[in-house]
Amino acid sequence: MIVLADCNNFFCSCERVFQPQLRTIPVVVLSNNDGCVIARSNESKALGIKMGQPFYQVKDLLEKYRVAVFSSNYTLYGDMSRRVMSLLSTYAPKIDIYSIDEAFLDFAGMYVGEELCAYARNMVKEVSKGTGIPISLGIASTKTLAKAASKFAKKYKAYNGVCMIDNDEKREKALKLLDIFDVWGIGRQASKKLQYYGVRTAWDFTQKTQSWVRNILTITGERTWRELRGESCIETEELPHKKSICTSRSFPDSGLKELADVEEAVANFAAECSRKLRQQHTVCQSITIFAYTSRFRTDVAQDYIHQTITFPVATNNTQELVSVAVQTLRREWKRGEYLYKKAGVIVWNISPDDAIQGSLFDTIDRTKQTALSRAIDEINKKNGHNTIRVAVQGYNKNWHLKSEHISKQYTTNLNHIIEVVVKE
DNA sequence: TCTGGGGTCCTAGGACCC
DNA sequence: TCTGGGGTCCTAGGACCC
Repeated sequence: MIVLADCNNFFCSCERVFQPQLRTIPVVVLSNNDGCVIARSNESKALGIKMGQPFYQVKDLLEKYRVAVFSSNYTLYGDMSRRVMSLLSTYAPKIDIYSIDEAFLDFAGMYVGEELCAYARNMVKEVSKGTGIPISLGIASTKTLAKAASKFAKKYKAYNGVCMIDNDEKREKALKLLDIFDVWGIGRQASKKLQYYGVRTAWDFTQKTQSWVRNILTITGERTWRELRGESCIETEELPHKKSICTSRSFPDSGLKELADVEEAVANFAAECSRKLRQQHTVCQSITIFAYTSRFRTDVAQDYIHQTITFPVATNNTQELVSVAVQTLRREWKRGEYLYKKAGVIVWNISPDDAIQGSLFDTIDRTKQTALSRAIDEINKKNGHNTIRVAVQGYNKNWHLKSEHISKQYTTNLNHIIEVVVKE
């Protein structure tokens, strides 16, 4: 059996751990720049606040119902995620961390039936006790069914956080209650197509023939169809390393106009990408630099910069990546009055750093560079992010994010640790 | 005025080969 | 007038996920 462990309203729950008075109050967490709502507590969901809704559209509503609003605090969420995952991993021989708040656990050959359920309910209890984060568990023979089960575990209180689909009768019942749009792997486009053919629930979908599904939704849809019928065919084997790494941000307010500001941002994105490459012991062969204006603004001129550069020798060197990124941006920069709202850097064609294909015409001493990078990483690890940086990364930060409602770094910063005052 | 960030996988179509 | 058949590789863009 496969178990999907899913943290309930994860970002909101993280905030609540350190401010328990919020447990009875609706909470939302905003995206970077305080742009959109990206996490909602159950109370906030009940108020009709939608996932991804722009903050300014619901500001009045949030004030009216005294909703607690937070800017996203990824340092906190990342650390809380590590805690939950490390606890979960003690319960199963194999864990696949699927996202910041979800993991698949393989329970093959462990318990079955009621015994498995009891074991799972204990996990829910222990994770809550150990981290303060409420989780739900979906148990079934395939990942897609486990995802479905976890939805029910969350939806109905009586399950106590654990829902198991372990026979055909339960499967039929569950799938008949599951809207096709809520199936993992079926998005907006696919469900629109399926609805057109009268498929409303996951069960309807499973009653279609394999060739029909293949024809309408291609191989990915067919895989989902097989999974829903109980045939396991989605592997989320933990990848040895990422295939692409992207660092990008939206700029606050109406955006950036000056090359110097965008340049500083892009330099920082490139530096961050190179750091992530080194962290997973890889190098990249290609880098893409992009910058564009706001697609929502019909009143201003639009521009779209998008340029890819291929390196003769794969690299993860900060100086090299930053230099290429900045030069590319300068080359593509148009002397217009464009307001750039978002920019980013993507590195791809990634391979392990211990098997780099050299070049006859290489002019860089790679051994020296690697040693330098290692030294810089060590210093920055000890003294804080970007203590040593490439000059063009700058200090102006005109591109910096808006985060007016951010909470403290309770678990990762000594100055932010909660003080407990005991009163007589 | 204000609208997130970071990924993976698949497909169609072009370029190229013999 | 009439212009093959079979293959690989790469890339951009779309769909999907959280």
